[in-house]
Amino acid sequence: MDLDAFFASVEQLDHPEWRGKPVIVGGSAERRGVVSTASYEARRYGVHSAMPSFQAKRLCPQAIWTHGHHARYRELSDQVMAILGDETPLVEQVSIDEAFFDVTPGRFSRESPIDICRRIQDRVSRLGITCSIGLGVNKTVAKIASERQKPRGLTVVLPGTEGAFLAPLPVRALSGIGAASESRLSEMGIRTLGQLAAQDPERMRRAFGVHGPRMVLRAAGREESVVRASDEPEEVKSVSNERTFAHDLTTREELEAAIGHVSALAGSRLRKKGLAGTQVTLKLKFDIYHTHTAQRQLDEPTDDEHVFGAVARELLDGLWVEGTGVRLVGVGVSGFDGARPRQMDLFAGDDATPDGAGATPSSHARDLRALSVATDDIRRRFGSDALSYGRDLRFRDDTSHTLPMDGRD
DNA sequence: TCTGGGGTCCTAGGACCC
DNA sequence: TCTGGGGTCCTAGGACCC
Repeated sequence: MDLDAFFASVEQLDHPEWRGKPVIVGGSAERRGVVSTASYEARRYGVHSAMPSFQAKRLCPQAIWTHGHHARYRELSDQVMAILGDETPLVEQVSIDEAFFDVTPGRFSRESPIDICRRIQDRVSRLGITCSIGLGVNKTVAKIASERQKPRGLTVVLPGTEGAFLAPLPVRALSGIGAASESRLSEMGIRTLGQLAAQDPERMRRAFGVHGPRMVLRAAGREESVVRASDEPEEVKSVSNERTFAHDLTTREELEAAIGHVSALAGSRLRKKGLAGTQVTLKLKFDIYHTHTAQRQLDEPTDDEHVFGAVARELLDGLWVEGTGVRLVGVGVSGFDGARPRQMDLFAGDDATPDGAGATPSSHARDLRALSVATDDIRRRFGSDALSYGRDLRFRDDTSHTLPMDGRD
């Protein structure tokens, strides 16, 4: 099941005056943004997801533009997932607007899968949004089927007809095949899933690694997939924040401020999730095609931006030469395995170990940790942009964007 | 005026260990 | 006499997804 133009549909649900009009959810053209979702009315002008906003604006200047309301999307998504869970016990949510569910005849119910899907669509429609559903013997077939007829489509691929259904479709229809694989396959003369299905798996393994043989099997509709119940959320492997600036940053001062800013966002999220990691990554994007990263391993896990932000600043020297323009700055923390968030020992003496490498944090480090926790609370109550370090305001970007929106902002 | 942000997974080379 | 093989960890980059 896939929700149709989800973010844009929610905006039209919440703003009746926007219904029937082109609506675009995404970043603004002036701030180097891209389209997140376009309503069907906007798609008629050629606007689609991931399109640069300046281009979308050119194609459809009259579109209504919004940055979106993620909490509201989450709320509706939860209601949709609750409907699925009510209809069948085995539901695997894969994103905010997509889920697999198992309605194998006779497994959980004697009812026809088609009837169950029709009822799901009715119930979702009553929330004020619509969904499309694909029915098939495995996830690959079902997902591709769900995209064939939109909006509010129900596409059924009967067992035994998978090969014929998939064969004429472009290889790009298979999730996992993106622009790069598509062009490499094209060089090999492979353009359709039918052609891909006919390949020698070993040849494909040499060309595409472990994905190769799997691709052939999936293209033939013969993959065996399992719908995994998503009761316990997948274990998080990394937490990062990044920001693209309306104008490139060029000075060390600006870059260090930007690192401080994204580090604080990441630190806040780490503490909220109860995670502390041992690996710090700094990411710089110089232009659309050139991104570089540098990582460093820490001696002990941290969730404090004062610790990993300082490391990120040190990593700057390996990536950046004075004067080069930087369009994006990102900081991430990973390496959570086995690492519990370090409990601060509030009673340890300051002189137990020298500052820096020791197991006992210095009083300064503890003060900074306390500061982080206090700012978390303020951001939680007043929003993530409510508070910043003066030091971090030095980049020329205007961080306090004005959203042309309603009360929820 | 000229392509986001949050992730996951895979590959590959080098250091290092036994 | 003159340099193996298997494994792990670290680092960097890239493809891909929504």
